[in-house]
Amino acid sequence: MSTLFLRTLREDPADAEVASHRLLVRAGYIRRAAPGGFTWLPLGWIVYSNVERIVREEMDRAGFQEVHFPALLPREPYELSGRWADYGDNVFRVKDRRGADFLLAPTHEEMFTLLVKDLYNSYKDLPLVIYQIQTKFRDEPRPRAGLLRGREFVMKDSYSFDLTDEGLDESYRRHRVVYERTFDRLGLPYVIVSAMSGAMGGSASEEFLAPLDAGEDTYVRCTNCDYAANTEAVRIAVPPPVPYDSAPPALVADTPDTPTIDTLVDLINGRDDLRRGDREWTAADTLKNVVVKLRHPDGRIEALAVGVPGDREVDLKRLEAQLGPAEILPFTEDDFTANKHLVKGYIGPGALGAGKPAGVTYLLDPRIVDGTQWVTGADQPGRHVLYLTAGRDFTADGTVEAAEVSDGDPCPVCGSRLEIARGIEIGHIFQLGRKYADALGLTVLDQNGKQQVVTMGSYGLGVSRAVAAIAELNNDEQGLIWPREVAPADVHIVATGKPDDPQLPAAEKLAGECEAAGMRVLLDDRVGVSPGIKFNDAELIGVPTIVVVGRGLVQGTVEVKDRRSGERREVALQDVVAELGLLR
RNA sequence: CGGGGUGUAGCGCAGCUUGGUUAGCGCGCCACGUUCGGGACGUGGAGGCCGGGAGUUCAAAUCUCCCCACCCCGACCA
Repeated sequence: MSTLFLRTLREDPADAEVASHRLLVRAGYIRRAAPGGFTWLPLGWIVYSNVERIVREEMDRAGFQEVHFPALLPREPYELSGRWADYGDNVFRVKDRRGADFLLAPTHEEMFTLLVKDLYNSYKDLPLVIYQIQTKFRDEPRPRAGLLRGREFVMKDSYSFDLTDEGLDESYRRHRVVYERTFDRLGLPYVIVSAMSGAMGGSASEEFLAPLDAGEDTYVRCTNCDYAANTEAVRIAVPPPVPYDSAPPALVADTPDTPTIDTLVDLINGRDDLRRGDREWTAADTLKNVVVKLRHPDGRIEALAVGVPGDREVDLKRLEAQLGPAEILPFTEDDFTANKHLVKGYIGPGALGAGKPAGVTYLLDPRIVDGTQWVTGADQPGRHVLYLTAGRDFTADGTVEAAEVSDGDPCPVCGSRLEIARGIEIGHIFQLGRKYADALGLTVLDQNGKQQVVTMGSYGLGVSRAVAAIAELNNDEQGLIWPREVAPADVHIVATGKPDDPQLPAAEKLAGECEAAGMRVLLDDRVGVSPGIKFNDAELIGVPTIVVVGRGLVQGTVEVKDRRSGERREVALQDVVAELGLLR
């Protein structure tokens, strides 16, 4: 360490909020170099390289083949796939000296597709998986949290090419297994969440999330079974239909001055003629109908009403995730004027169910099963209707899972409580299907000599982000605590004592022996630095095992400290190398 | 993109309200001496376009405007 390019900081950097950012800067692993861009210092680069190596080893072990593309790419392929426009401001665009358009690749689907098209044209060549580990560029509106969300980051992206849907399933499944193994080796806990609802009927997509509060993704997980899903993709537990033979008839009532659900509930509970016998009305008994506009990719615009229980908001992200690729636009005052049958604030199924005017689609939350009774708008200002019964008094065009998910909702698999948690996406596996192959004309000849469009999968793993996630999940008050496989060294040897004391030469000798035994050693051989500084730096840097060659040396012992548990033992000098070897 | 906050030495900060000698403190850094198991001490030093630009003024770190960057909340987005 006397010659290592390193400066640790005594205090936290002021601009770092999350633990990984704070500690990686403080311990001398990274330095900010640009908005959303970081320089790796020697210790950081070793850790990064370890993570990259593990990712590469696991990919290679699965038989996937590594290639490497430029990051600076021409416009044309992205024009063909439609993403030159789709990516919008999120992509860095540059021009060459002749004014030709280039981009700094945010991801490489197009290039991989074209590469395979360039070289392969027979079904015999498939299946194929190729990957690269490459710097990606995304012009994030707000880079934050250090390495967790940068504008320049390293991603391992692989792509599978198969002739059949079954082949794609297999390639997808293999990636899933490889990712599990990779994250296990990295010492990175993860949950696998489904990233898209089945409602689109389309491809499988799952995210690997590292569960950390600093993360930006919200997901739900079951407190009992292993169900987990992105909030956009949560399927809710659907209650069984309720018989309604003896249900009270629908009752229309004047409900003045009830601008909110709460005021409505208070009013009907306070009126003898409206109060319910068995229990009070609650917000969950009301049916809220929210109207939006849908813009389809072909430009067609459609009005859509969504009915959800009144104790929940409509989650527009969830709605959009299920109706994609259609886009959701707000329903404006002008739209209400144009649709007189929709009375703002009092929209009820009467205006939306059977016999409604054409042009408005009505979708219900799946909780609204036949036989359930609701308080909802009567399609007239100042009036609501009670006991309106699903299946008897109104129907809809279908169901949609658009209601916000709440902590404590029942699990769709086992019925236990769901809890909402935060995480950061460290991997994403995705069955692309034939979108890119179609757009870019990637076909092969099948057994019958017919052209077949290839089906693809894409699989991303954030390498630089994984470093941050590992740091985020492995630290304490003192500093970082690296999992052994990614640590910058196996053992951190600290020499204490005065410059002429025997500790330093003994520590150097021990370091040499450890290296000879195949260990990676970080030796603190700085002279004139007080022991306290060395101990604190060792804990900050976070090598899993710390060996102090100090005052015990006269008795022939050194102190071996486990960074994670804090446990320390005196070990005879001649036994140290063997003991350390066992730890690895 | 909206709201709030912050930019002064490598790091952490004071000074700005009320403009006025040479811009300060702690840590870190350099030299010498002492010290040496939990962030030691003394003496002497080096290090600043006070985020950038434009303006107001006899005079700007300080006042005004514009821009840039960073942090937080929201919106947006893999």
